[in-house]
Amino acid sequence: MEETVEGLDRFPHPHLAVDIALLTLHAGALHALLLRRTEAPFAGALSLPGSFVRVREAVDAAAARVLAEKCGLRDVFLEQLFTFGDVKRDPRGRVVSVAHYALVPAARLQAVMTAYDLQLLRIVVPWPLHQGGAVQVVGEDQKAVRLAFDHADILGTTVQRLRGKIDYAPVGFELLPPQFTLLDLLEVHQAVLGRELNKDSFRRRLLSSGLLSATGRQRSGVAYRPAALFRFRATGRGKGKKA
Amino acid sequence: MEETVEGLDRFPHPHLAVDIALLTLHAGALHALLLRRTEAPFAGALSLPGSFVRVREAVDAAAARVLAEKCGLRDVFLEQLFTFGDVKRDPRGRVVSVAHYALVPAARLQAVMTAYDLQLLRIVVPWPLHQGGAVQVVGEDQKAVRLAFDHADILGTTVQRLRGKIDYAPVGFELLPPQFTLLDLLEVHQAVLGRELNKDSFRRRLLSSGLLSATGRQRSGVAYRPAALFRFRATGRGKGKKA
DNA sequence: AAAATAGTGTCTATGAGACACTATAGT
DNA sequence: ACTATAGTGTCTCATAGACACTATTTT
Repeated sequence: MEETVEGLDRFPHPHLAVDIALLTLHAGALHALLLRRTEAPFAGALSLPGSFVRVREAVDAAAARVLAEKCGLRDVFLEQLFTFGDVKRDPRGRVVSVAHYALVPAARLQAVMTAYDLQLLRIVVPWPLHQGGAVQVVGEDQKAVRLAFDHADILGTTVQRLRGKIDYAPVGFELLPPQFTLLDLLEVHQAVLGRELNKDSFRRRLLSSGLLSATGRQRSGVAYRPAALFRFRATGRGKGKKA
Repeated sequence: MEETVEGLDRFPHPHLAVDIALLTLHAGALHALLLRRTEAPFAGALSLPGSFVRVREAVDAAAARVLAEKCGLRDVFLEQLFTFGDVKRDPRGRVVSVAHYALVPAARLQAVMTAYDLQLLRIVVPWPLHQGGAVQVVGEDQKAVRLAFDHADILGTTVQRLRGKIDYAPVGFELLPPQFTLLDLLEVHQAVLGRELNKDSFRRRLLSSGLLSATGRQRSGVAYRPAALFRFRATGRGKGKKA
């Protein structure tokens, strides 16, 4: 880095953006939050919410700003994912994107979906457990929808990251409301991992993990024995910062 | 991303750099490859090799170029680590850095150390197993050395990533010569994890992992029973690409 | 009482740690 | 023969899967 920034400012350098892969759990399946593009390129296609990074703005602050401005969401789980830096990923020119991923319980999205003109589409993961690659995104008619830019890759990397992380980091809770049953949490893990899990050992593992605290309350309104409601036990760590 | 890149080019936007945290194993301990800075800021301090990303150059290509140009190293394990995007991380102005990490066996460095004026300093990890944070870098006198920019954080994130990855991904081999004994590999794992490992279960785990292939040869010149030499079994995956 | 899921107790298989014991090079 | 490490066999302990059995709510 011999060059001074001052000297470089007059020469072209890559643009820097953030894109947000926001996932939620809906009807037992992972869904992604998408926006309909109105301008070229990819006009009319669906894309992840994103923005350029401002000169006096930290990269993670830019990611939080996108969620607030374009989706009306604050204080959600948000973490850096991967930086996508291919030369031709944006047909407009050289744009490097620092992708982030966010996790939100579906209930929190209800309020902002129409106000911010957001779309929620189901994710189909066409590769085995820890492999990686692009995902498919399907509409209500179950037909695959094409996303703008490399956003299907970004969503794929998000799922891959989640799959690698959910077994040892408390991220499953971010997709659930504050109180949930063990079966709710099991279904989150199954949706993320894309496979069935053993109920018994899941119960034992979570109960002995120290991550749950019993609320003493029960799920009501079910026509069978109600399950106990748990809460995620705050461990005093910050939120949305580096793992 | 309503704005067009063409329209934005006339306005200031962040600069984009890559920095490389290259680790190796020397005398049973992790060491980092560092350069002595000759210009402000941090003139005289040690820093990671880095460079700005060119407009027609992919980010991972920039990282490979830095290793080739500044260290004379090609075809080494190189992976994206994390993007450091704080506003004030570079006193010259706004520079976001896509940090990468590289792993190289110490033998490969011998040839380039003096030709490229490189320094190899030992890393001290002051935090427990999976926590994270900055590391210390100590010189021959065992005194801590101050690094330029946020490079101590980048090295810390590298160790954290390695610790999280070495148990399930074949990265330990990247720090060893092509042929090695099980004890060599054990020492790599111990240096990365910063704790002693059980020899017996390590042996069983690695032998049954399918990652090793026996060479039939033995380590020679030792005053006791010689250990069998193994080779890393290529699994057909690419190298240095995304996990 | 019937239905359906919640939750408990126990058996088994697997893998890690511990440790005793045998093997093999150099001196 | 002695020494130091390589490598094997076996016992124990912790954890996941499997499954039988009991508990609790609504209809």
